[in-house]
Amino acid sequence: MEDCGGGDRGGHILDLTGRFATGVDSPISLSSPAGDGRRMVVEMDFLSQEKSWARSAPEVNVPNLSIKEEDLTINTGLHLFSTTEQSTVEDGISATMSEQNNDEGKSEMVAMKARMERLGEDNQRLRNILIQLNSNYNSLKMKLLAAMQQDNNRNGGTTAPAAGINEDSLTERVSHRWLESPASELEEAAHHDYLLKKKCCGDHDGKGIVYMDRAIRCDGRSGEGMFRELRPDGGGRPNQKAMLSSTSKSSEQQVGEVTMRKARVSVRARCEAPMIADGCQWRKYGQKMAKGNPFPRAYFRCTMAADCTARKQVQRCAEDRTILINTYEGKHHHPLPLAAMAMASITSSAASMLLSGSMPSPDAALINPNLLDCAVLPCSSTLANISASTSTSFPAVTLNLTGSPASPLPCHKTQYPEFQIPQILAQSLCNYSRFSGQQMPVGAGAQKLLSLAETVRAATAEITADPNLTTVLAAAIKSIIGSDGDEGGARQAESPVAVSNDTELRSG
DNA sequence: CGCGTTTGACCCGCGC
DNA sequence: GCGCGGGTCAAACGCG
Repeated sequence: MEDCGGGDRGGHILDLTGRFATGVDSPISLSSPAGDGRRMVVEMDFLSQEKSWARSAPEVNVPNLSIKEEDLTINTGLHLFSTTEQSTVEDGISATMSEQNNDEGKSEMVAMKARMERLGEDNQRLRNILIQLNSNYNSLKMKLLAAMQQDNNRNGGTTAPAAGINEDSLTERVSHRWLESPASELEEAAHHDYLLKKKCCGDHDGKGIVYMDRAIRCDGRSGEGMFRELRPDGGGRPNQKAMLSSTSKSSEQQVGEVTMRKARVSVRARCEAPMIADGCQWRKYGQKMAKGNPFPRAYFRCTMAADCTARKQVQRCAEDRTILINTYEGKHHHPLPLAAMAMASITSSAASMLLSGSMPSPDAALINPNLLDCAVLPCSSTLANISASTSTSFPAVTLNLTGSPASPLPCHKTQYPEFQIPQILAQSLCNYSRFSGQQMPVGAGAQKLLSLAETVRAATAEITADPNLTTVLAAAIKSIIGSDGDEGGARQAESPVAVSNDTELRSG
């Protein structure tokens, strides 16, 4: 680890070397090698394959991606005051005050001036560091994007229109591409989204978002009996009922699935296309004309896992053909791609809330309209509203994404194109995750990186406008480390960096 | 040829 | 018991 001169003066070093110092389950760690708290090292590890947070993601295959150590290494060389040093300074001032009354003002002025100069230097270093950090962040992001495009070109992949690419989506995609394997769920989700877009709107061979060209594995009809035997309405054929006893699932699981299948969550969205790309892989198994609706109702089941009980019905609204009603039922028994996680989480939470009598559980809170306003759906109540219904034979809840608060009709155009819905939800889920600190069941490493990247970016932006650099940096580091709940966070919270310099800068 | 979709038939629950 | 509507199956079909 490079030491750029801060250590000799007992200062704290912010060192982003890309290695772990301790075994904490985080890409960031704190250490104090000297054991006296005078030197503090913060390390971020984005690339280590050995740590548990990254171990869940298989090896990343990003060709021609040369990440230099400098990209990940920032040595601040800060001379931030430790408790010891601060007390020394204060003691010195105190001593000066007591023994030289005549020169009191002069000495104090000299000492203060020296401190101010040192703090000014530190401020300048911090500015440079943050500029460098931001630059490295952007550089790495672009390198990854370039590598992804090369990889995609080599695999004969296709690209989507540039219109859909933006800072957030790029960050999200790059981060996940980084942490997940080539066979990652994200790629499959992206591919699935692409296939759906292709199917719904024709081929988009323009330039922009990279879609991985990978065949989707489908499990066909395996596990069909499971669906049938678990039907809550008692439906199913006799020969399939016989399979009920042979299932290896516990009775508790079966009861849970039955209740989950009972609850239905409808999502109304304005979509001209035949289907909304919600990130999951669905296979159509039937279509019927429903009474009172000139449009057929299509039945889909999830094919991402053999034993997945998730199903959905897709039907156009009779009164407004531009509104697509997706009714979700059942529960996914497999890891979900990010694009599907938001929708699945919302529908699952809605079902849970419905079945539990809308008790305020953490899950149920996910679809609380107030929460939707502030976190889940960034565009707030103008985009989504929720209503529950017991008028049908199944308990049902409707999530209205059509932009019309008073469902159902007439509806005006929402500001979001139909295909952005999963992306909006996915991003929103990230926002929600950040707000609540809730850990996602899959892709936790990606979530951490996303959170970290966002925190760094936010801190950089904030610092640019805020002269109180140390305070903001300390807060940012504290929030990053504290989010993992390890002892490093507690140590950082009590760190002299956060205490002494904060005080000093305010007084200065 | 494999895979996904289509579509007629079948099963079941419910209301009359 | 009968008819209706919802949900599902599975053979047939189409596509790459």
